[in-house]
Amino acid sequence: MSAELLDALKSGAQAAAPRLLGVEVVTRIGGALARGRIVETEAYLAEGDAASHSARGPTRRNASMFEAAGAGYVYLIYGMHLCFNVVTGAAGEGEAVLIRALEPLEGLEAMRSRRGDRVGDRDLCRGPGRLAQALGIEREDDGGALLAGGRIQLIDRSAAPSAVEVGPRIGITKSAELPLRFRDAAALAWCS
DNA sequence: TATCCGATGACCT
DNA sequence: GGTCATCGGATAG
Repeated sequence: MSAELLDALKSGAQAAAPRLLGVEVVTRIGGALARGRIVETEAYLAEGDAASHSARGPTRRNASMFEAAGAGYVYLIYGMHLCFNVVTGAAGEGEAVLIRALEPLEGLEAMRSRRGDRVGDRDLCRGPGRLAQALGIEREDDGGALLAGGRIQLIDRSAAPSAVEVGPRIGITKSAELPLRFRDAAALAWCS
């Protein structure tokens, strides 16, 4: 990722979450390339955010959320689905941005081979569990920097949305009122 | 040991 | 469009 994007990640999840809209996620996993443009994110903060996995301090599960900005945080939810996050803030702080939806751009056949032959384009990466599956992300992708040449990369193409919709986060009960969900207003069809 | 917490897909209507 | 079943991880008791 660019130095400018990394600086934005270091500045914290609340600023990084809208900044990540338009950034591309590329995976090279299992011999297949898959690429999509981020259209929906949620910020999870280190302070005052009861819904954040970091709210009660480090555990084995959330350890990578306390790594330096630019690391990947992958966790299992509902005992079945994986969620992909980009760590933000300072090392040891415990902030991250959950990537909730992508507009699929490349490798749609690989995505469909992972998601199911009958899944339409719109449902390939709409939702955090779906996009992790479509990109081939696995539990081994938890932790470590998202390095160029690695399994997962972020590519900043300066494709920032012209308008951003801000609202409450989805599927949480604690701190549910905070306006920390961000969507590309011109790409709502790809959002969850 | 029990209870809470959450995303998705299948099935139904 | 609504309801339901699914399960690992964390915390409380």
